[in-house]
Amino acid sequence: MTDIKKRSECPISSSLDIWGDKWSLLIVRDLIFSMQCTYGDFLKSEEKIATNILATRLQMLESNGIITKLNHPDSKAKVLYQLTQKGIDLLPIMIEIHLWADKYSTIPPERNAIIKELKNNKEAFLKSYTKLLKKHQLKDPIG
Amino acid sequence: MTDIKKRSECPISSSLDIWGDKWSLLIVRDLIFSMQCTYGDFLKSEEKIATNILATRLQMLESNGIITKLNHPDSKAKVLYQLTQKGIDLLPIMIEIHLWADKYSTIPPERNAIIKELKNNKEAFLKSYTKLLKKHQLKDPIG
DNA sequence: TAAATTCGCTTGCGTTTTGCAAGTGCAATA
DNA sequence: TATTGCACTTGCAAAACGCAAGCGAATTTA
Repeated sequence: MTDIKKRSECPISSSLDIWGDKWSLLIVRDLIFSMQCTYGDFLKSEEKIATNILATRLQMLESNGIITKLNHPDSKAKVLYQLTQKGIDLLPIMIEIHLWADKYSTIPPERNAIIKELKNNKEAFLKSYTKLLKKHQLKDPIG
Repeated sequence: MTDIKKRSECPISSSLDIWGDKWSLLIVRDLIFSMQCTYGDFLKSEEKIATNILATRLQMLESNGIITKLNHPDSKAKVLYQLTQKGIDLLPIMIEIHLWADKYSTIPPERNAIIKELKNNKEAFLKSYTKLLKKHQLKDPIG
């Protein structure tokens, strides 16, 4: 029951009301790279999010329709998180952040391939990766 | 002296380390719309940022090279803030946030024109507006 | 020219959020 | 049946936030 308090009608402001913090977009990033993640997967990311923060962020993102929980095919003890269409549509924002960071900070070498592809043809990358994300969407909602 | 603690080398993470909060991008938004703003201008924005928060955010953005302070042409008591090139380069991110919000939230009618233009030809808008921002850059640094 | 106002902040302080560590309950494995 | 794995929850100290008041320099008003 993470309630949304809109500070204004401004689209930038409304968006920041949802994911304007230091962690939410990192969760989205993990899902963009991995398609599906368990709770434990998020904890393993190198930024080392605290477990209580992770729990509240996942709730927030879910209640705002950006991610969904799924039954893990292997076990009832596990939960899978994945992006909804609304979450997938954050990809253009993530791409632009990547390009901005590429221009103004040092990027780890393992991201060079993606950056190069992005710079070459952003639109093509966006289109094909969006398709890939949709293709990998599983449909076994919890509940 | 707002110090930057990088949580990781990930470009998303590094970017969020700088402007990953509820207020920084609203300051950038104001500057994108208004070209230059005084401290008081920011306080007048409808989201009603607290004055101490504004002060620390402005310091943060300045120390990260996203904005600069300028002498106000009319008065020594006033200060002008404006975007640097690094700040102007946040425009693509802001545009994508706008488009995302347009798809998933209600947008105030006065933004309809911009959204329509964006949807029509994003690249053209980006190019011309970037040019406009550069053109309006004043050069009278404080100090 | 003295007094009041404007401007860009800073300070104090109570409240909320964060971050770390430990714990809980159910599921799966040994 | 006991142990481990997994997805969280809880407790608590520290940091950040949000509100209101204050402050010094510059400017305007009387």
